Amino acid sequence: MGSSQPGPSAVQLAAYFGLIEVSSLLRHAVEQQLKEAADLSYVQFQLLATLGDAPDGSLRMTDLADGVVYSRSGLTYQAQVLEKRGLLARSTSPEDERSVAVTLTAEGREVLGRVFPGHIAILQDLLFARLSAGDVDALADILGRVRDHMRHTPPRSAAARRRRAATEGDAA
Amino acid sequence: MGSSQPGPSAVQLAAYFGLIEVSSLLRHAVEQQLKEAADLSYVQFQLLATLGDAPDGSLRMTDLADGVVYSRSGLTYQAQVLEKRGLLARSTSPEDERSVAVTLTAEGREVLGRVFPGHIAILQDLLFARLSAGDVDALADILGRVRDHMRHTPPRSAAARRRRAATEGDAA
DNA sequence: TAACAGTGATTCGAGTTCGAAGCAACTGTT
DNA sequence: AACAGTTGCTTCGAACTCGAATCACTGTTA
Repeated sequence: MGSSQPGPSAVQLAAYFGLIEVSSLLRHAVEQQLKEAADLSYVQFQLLATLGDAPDGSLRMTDLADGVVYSRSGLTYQAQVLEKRGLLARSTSPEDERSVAVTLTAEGREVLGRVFPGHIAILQDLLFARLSAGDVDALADILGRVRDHMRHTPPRSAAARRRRAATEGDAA
Repeated sequence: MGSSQPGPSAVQLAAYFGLIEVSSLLRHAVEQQLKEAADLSYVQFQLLATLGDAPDGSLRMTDLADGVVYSRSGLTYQAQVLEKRGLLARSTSPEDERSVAVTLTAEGREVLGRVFPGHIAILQDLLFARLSAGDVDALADILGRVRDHMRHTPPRSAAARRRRAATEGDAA
């Protein structure tokens, strides 16, 4: 099996590397700003922002975790941290005793508001500074499509296969 | 200061969220594959791949860390791990006793080769599946420009300002 | 050549992350 | 009603990450 696969084109690699690199650099820059402005990590901000976006500022743990692409256990940890800081509140749902609703507090909203301007400034400086309106349109369109595709494409990993197989009686 | 700033446009937000979400999802998917195929984490793969890309398969620690957007101390840790596994070798440069050259071993190259096909398959399935050639071109072009801009734009964070100020005698 | 800042890397502690295992509540069955 | 299976969340241990402090070498300046 030497060089049988055609492999990705140079442009594909450039797109892939660009994606990884840009998101890494952006994340680092944003993380800096968040830490200074309100001593928040990037995930913490994502959690608060996701809650802020929710219709009533409240979400179930699982949905919140899915929203930010984050592990359940990691979310439990951060939810505790943020609850201790008074930025969000947790309450078990009356309908389903298992599920925990996470809600943004007034202070959480306040912090979010305090952090936002700087956050947006970084985006402008770093991400959008050299892009035309058309570029931004294209980015949003393309990445939106990719995201939808990814969200609707279940992982075909062995772990997933194993999990699926276990419920079907397949062992090989 | 209620709603004085115009704020980012909806398209800008979509582009930003798309970027973050796609890179997160992609990273998770890839991480799965890497763990199964060769028990590698994503950073470990990035390190090996970056080395594999270097002309002689060798780089200084700092350059390697910059290449993958990673902390120095984190790199030291992973370099130790990967060295113990025999995937790379470290040797102090004869010219500069401080600097450490990291080199991909034959086994490192072998592992890289073993992991690559699956890696590429994921990219095809998840990232490129629904994109036209034009989409990929646009992505590569836009993200390439953004990356260059980010690489050439020093962070304007307070930390950087503090660091800079310290060398200039500014304290306010 | 002795002080000095600058640079490359490591060590250390504290905080964070994940997956596996566990617990509790819900949803079908039968 | 009792059972197995599922789902939602938390706990736990181990691995990972980062920044600050540190060590060691290099270059510069007096």
